[in-house]
Amino acid sequence: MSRTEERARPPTMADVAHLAGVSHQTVSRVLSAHPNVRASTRAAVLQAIDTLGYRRNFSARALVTRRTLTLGVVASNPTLFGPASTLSGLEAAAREAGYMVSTVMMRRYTAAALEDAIDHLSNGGVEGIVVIVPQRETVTALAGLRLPFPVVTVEGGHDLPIPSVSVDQELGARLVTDHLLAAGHRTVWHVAGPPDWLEAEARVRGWTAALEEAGAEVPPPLVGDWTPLSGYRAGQELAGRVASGSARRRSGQVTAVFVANDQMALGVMRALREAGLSMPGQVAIAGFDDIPEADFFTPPLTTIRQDFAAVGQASIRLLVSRLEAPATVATENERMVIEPRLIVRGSSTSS
Amino acid sequence: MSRTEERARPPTMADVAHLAGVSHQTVSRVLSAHPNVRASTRAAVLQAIDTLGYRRNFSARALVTRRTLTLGVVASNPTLFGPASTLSGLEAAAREAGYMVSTVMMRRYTAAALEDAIDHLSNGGVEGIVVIVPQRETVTALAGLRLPFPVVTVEGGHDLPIPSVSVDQELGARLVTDHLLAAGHRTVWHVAGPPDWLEAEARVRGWTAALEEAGAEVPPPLVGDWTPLSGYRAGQELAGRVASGSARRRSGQVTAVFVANDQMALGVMRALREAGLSMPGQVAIAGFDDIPEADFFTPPLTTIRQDFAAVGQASIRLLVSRLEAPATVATENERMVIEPRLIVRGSSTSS
DNA sequence: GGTTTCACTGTGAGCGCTAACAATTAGCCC
DNA sequence: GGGCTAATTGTTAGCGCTCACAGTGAAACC
Repeated sequence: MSRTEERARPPTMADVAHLAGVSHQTVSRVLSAHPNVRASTRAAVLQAIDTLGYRRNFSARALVTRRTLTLGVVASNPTLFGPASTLSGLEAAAREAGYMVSTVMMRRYTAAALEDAIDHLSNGGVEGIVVIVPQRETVTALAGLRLPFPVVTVEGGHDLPIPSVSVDQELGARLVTDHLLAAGHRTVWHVAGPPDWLEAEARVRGWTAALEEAGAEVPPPLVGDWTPLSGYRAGQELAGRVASGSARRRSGQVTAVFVANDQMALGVMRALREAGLSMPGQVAIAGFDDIPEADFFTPPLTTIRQDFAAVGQASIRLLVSRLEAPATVATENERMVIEPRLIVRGSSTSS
Repeated sequence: MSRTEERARPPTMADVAHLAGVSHQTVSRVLSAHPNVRASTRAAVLQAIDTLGYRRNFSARALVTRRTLTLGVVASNPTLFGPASTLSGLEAAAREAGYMVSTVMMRRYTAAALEDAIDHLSNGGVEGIVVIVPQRETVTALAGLRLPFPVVTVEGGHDLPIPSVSVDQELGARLVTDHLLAAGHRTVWHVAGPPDWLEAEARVRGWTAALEEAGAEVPPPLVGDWTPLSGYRAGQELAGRVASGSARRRSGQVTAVFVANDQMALGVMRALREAGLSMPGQVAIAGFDDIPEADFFTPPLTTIRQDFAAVGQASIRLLVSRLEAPATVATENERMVIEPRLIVRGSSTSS
């Protein structure tokens, strides 16, 4: 390490070969675990690798093999429980399959931002991407792009000619709604997520369908933006519609609320409590997501649990199968649907 | 796209050059925004690029420039608010600086797992890494590694000869503790995070110091693992030590609790409520992190807010400065400390 | 013993790009 | 119009690796 020389170049395969007294190709064979290398040769090479601290050059390898073994992920706000969990599941599955994961987080959900994100990943040499941007605008923008690598969407709906993985949001909403109806409520109110989110929309659909099938009235849904604050505001609104004094359950009155995510449910609960209402006595509540906190709300929140690890695994499987399939095999546009699960807690049942 | 041919190879710079009637070098110049290219030539090249849908080959570029423009991040459980937010801040700052981010999430916090993670990133050609693994074991393991690229730690403490960024946890703990003491409490109890986490330890230190400086008794801290459940258990323990009946504040009795994170605080609050205790009337509570839910707990939680975006930015700045500094400039081991902020809410004040 | 067959190792080319330099053209001055 | 400079373009040589193929020697077979 002389003072004048540039940052020392890392050793190359040729350096290793020289030190071990073999050809660079033999070094390559050792590193690729090729069977036909004499044990003593292999040992010498490994020894040389060790003393030199040699590592294969990623770029050179990628150039000749045409594989970067890197997948891109376009994610959204990772402080929401769902996206964060999915991201984690994706990464685990990718690593398992031998791929790196490069992530881009979108802050605004516009078509332009999506293109920027994909462009950035594309410049980074990813072989394919998973897009978790479950807003209508970004999804349609994605459908309009012609990309030179495979794409898989998560929670992007199944209407697009793109392989997709999603949790059956509609089913989840039905499960909750049916659960509340079964508990004897005349109908179930709903605090929805932001209307441009497909998941929010699907939950509304499931809730509506469940009510209609049960012959229950469908009250107008309130709308939030996933945040506790928006839930709180919706809760104040709802509190005004709870039967006061007599427990007579008249039409138009709130006795049960399905909130589209747990964070908003927390806000709703707070507003109801401030209004002096008891839960589940006067109003039963249920959420969606099963965040770690949900079991410790007061009362513990009935909710829907989604298997995000499974979502991540499925997406990677879909993507990797496209990357590794021979070009001759036409891979159809698979759709994978993960079933959610109802978690019943004290917010919906008096027991 | 004939049926027999392999997956069509993407066009190369030579293809573009041929179509535009120039040399490949001119194409390169256009793409690198070199000034000395005639406008008409540039237009022709751009036209050819467009019709061919050409994109520069990442690997070939990286091979010759010796730059992958990719940073690695070793992160931990991203469903915790802090890590997720930091990751987000890192990614934003990296993109701003023109770098990709490859992420590896650790699931177990052992030295071996850390080495695996770093190895994986290293194989992916990262130019440097940010390690957010704030456990003692992983931090010491990291210190023992001799890596061929720059490393920056986040929340890894400042004892290591490694550039580091962290929030002043000790200060945060002092702020909370002082706040509670100022409210008239004789002393403040503590529910700590897992002992192998440096942050947990620093918060204990800050809490202890604040108490000692105020001449207050230092009660034995309870220990949790960041989860609401562990907080709940600690809360049950604490509930048994709250003065019952008379409000006399005797020594050894609990009137104020500083919980090392908001999730555990939620558990504590639930346990206290189940024990029929009022907050902040009988017991004042404060947390740490300021998760989005904290303002909607019952009562709203006094807590410490950390500027994770700033942490992310600082780490990237530190790392990138090392990558882009000429080798001759000796970059000292900088330490950056971000100051946290006390957020006072209803859980600690009766107003 | 000569041929055949392996197991093992080496040689050469080239992946697609950028950097350095060479070559050409155009612009400008007197 | 010659000669100079500056602008523009082309040529060549790798970056460090893997692939395809060509060797080499020793064991195996008749």
